[in-house]
This record gives sequence, C-alpha cells and structure tokens, in this order.
Amino acid sequence: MMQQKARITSQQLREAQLQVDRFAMELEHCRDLSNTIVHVDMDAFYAAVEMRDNPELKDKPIAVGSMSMLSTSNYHARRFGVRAAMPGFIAKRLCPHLIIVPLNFDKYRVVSKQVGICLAPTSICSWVSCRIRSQLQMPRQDWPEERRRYFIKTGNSAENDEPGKEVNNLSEYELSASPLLFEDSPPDLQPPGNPSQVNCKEQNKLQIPQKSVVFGTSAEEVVKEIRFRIEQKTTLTASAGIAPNTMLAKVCSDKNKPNGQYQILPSRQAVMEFIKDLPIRKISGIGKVTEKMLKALGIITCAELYQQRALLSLLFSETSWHYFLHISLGLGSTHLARDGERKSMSVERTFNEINKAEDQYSLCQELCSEIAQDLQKEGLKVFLVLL
DNA sequence: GCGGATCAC
DNA sequence: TATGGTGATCCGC
Repeated sequence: MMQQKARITSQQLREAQLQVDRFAMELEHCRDLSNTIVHVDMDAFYAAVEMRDNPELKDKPIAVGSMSMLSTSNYHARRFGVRAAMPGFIAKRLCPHLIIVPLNFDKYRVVSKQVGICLAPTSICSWVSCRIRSQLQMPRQDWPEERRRYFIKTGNSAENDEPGKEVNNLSEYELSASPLLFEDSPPDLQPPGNPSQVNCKEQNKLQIPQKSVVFGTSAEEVVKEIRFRIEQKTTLTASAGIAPNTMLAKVCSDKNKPNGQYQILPSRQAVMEFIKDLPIRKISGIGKVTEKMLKALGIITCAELYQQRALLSLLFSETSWHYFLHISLGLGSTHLARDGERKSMSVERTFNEINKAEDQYSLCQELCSEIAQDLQKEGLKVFLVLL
C-alpha cells in the first residue's frame, strides 16, 4: 500500500479530492439529526453478576472465565491490567490474588432478559442481545409525573425478587399506569396512592420506600430513568450514550463508564467537536489491523481521517473509504434495523413489522404474546399491555 | 460461491 | 499446563 501511495501523482490526488468532496457534500446534505439513539451497556456485566451473587468477591479483583481465557474482569482487576480476552494464567501473573470465576451463561441470560424488560416501558423500540448490549430509539411522549415516579429501594431487598410472588399486590392503577409492567415488580415500587407521601411512614417492614424520584422527559432524563430501573431491578449498573446516530451513541456509552452516561447534542457542531480528537480505534468496526494501516498513513484521530480522505479513496476499496468518510463526518445509522430479518425475538422486530403491517393492532397483539411466551420460558412473567 | 482476513463480543 | 467460539462482512479469486 505504501508503494501504491508513492506512485500517486498530485494530479490524481487533486481529482480524487474533487470526487470525494462532492460525495462528502451529498452526505452532509443528508445529515439527519432528528433521531435520538441510546446505547445502553452493562458495566463489567458477567463480573458484576458474579459479585452480586457472591458478596465474598466484593472488594477483590475477579475475572470471569478460565485459566485459558477470560471473558471479563471487574474494575479492581483492571487496575492490574487484567482484561477481557486475556488468558487466565497470564492474568494471574499480573495479579496473583485474582479470583477466576467460571462462566454461568444461564444466569447471564436471565439477567439479560430482566434488563430488556427495564427498557420496554420507557421506549417504543428496543433491542437486547444475549450479551446485553442494547440500543433503543425513543422518543416517548410526555407522560404524567406519576408515571415517571419511583420509590427508591432501601435495604438489601433489591436482588432476586421471585417472579410471580407479588401478583396479588398489583392494583388496578398499577396495571394501567405504572411504569412497571412486570408481574414480579417488587411491592415497594408501587406507585403512590398519594404522591405527597414522599417520606413514607414505616409499615413494620424493612423494604419501605423512603424517598421517591421523578424523572423528566428529556432524553437525558429518560436514560437516567432506564439506568435507575436497571439498578433497582438487578443491582447492577449500566452506562449509556445518547447521540444522533448509532455509531456515536456507542462511542458515547464508553465515555463515562462505569455507571455514567454522556450525550452528544443533536447539532452538527456538537458532533464535530466530539469527533475531532477521537482516536479512530474507538469506533466500532475499526480494529487492530485497520488502526495499524491507518497509523502508517499518519492517521490516528477522526480529524486526521478527514484530512486524508482523498488519499484514502485511492488506496482503499469504495466500501472502505465510504465507511471512513462517514466516520470522519460523524455520520452513522439513524435507525436500528440493519436488515429485514433478525433471528432473536425482539421488540425491535415487533416495531419494524408493525410499521409495515396493514393490520397493526392484530400483528402487535400476536407478536406481544410471542414475546411473553418467550420470556415465560425463561421463568419470567410479564404483562404486555397494548395501548 | 468460497475461503481468508478482520472485527465485535 | 494453559491464548475462545461464533457470526457478520468484505474482498479477491
């Protein structure tokens, strides 16, 4: 490639520059800032689940996997350089006290579904992968304050509420208006009969709500609400990114990790400001090899990627330089469906098919019951309310 | 259409 | 002692 580069004449480069800039102008013309994409990412997911279920592991450096291969580590272990995809025996050398916990996929799957349910009532569309990365498209209309109010759990009652235990406690009101649509909602999360009783009197139980929170309706607030719901339901924390497209939202979700969120406001200027000094390696799709190739051309940041756009169009395939140009302009997908089909049952599929469907209601009903059945197989019980 | 390379997780 | 498994995409043949 370097030889190829050496053969490029300044004339060729000028022509390439014109062609690329024409294309860049078209892209700029089509820039869409009207969507809000949220990327939710669980913090050290497997390790967090293991720590939650075994308090002895708290405050200790742990990793999940085996002596041959680790899937992830907690933040304590990361201080020693212990990372995902690292062989366990090497991690042991870096951190002799490291505790390696074997994988429990069945457990992660259950928690994953729980997190998925936490997304549903705040969004119109979500997608949850088995590894718990999830993205969702908003916006929700303004809901009444009661619907955005939560009581904060106290004590240790947060973990592992048994599915189906609290069915009897569901009130008529909760079924229709509660943000919690699942059957196994802990009783202390029920909406207030009287919103003013913020500092609740004791009810001779430990798990009495003492404080309530109300989330706003901005994207930032909705995402805070989602993370709050996840933490209340699973005792695990999540980070999130909010941006006008999926590519940026994913990068953002990493920015204030763990247990934080970051938003790129929907303006061209905000996007460009964020992109400017961002190392290209942070972008999903740019791996070790591509990073190294571009580094050889003097490209580390997105701004440099843009500067070299003409050269890149001569050295790389069309798909590749188009991809690079999109990145350097801060452009990305503004919708979640990649193609028509996805294997896993998901709310996203529901959303896409509803959009196309002639008989929206009956299809929605059908797919919702499918989702419910799916979740029941995992031992979770849900109400799906068609509005 | 197939296999290799790259990438995400 | 010991460095994964799977699926997606792109590319060249």
